[in-house]
Amino acid sequence: MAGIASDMIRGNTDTILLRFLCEKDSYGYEINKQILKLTDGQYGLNEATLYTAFKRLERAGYITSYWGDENQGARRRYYTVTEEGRAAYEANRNEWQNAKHLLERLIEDGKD
Amino acid sequence: MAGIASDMIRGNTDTILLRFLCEKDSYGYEINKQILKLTDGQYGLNEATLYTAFKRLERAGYITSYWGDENQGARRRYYTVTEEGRAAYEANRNEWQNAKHLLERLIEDGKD
DNA sequence: GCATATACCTTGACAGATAATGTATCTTAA
DNA sequence: TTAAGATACATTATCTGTCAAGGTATATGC
Repeated sequence: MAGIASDMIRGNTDTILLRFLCEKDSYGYEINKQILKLTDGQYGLNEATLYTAFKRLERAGYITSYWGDENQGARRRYYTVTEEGRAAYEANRNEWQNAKHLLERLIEDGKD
Repeated sequence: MAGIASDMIRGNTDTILLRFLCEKDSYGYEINKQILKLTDGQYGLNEATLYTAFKRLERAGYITSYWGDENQGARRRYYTVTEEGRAAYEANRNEWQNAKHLLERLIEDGKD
């Protein structure tokens, strides 16, 4: 939800999704639960944000999707990362690390 | 300019400005030059973003402003951080550190 | 006279995030 | 049996921060 730092995570949504899809095919609801677990419940994607991001990634050619063949429970749309998606993840991860160093200098080095 | 990581820095603009104003009164152009210097020219604020942020901070009560009495050169609008602004900076710095740790888990720990 | 640097400001447009709302299925407990 | 809750996906209208593009004005160097 909104809560902590959601504005600071903006711009990294796509990278986060790609990271999970690089491990294995998955679907929205599951990825979001993994995010919540990894952050001890401190952060989760808003559903609108989540599905908007999937569309953006699919349009960009970074992922493809297919319907799972659930015989019970709600239907699931699974996503697969493409080669371009893997490359984008690597590039984004490097960009994040660079941005992190910049922000550490700009924000943290201001301490007395 | 746009360039690297500008989307990832979004949401931290106010914190960055407060950080510099916590050190001393300053004005837009100077702060931006300091940012460019600190980041080895990798990052600088777009002017529209810069002045929008100042307005936002002033409206929030985090800074106040006054015209410098330059007898040569272009006029400068100086900004002073308020007590609330200092408190906001501390809070934002903590929020940034928290967000940083979350993103490290969400993005970086995905490496093989 | 003209380019360049300093310094501030406004406008319109855009992209990502979000709240609100809707659909549908399955499980669990009263 | 029926209501509540979890699962799961999707759309809409709205908000906010950013940015490109344009503008004003002064001083310095060639």
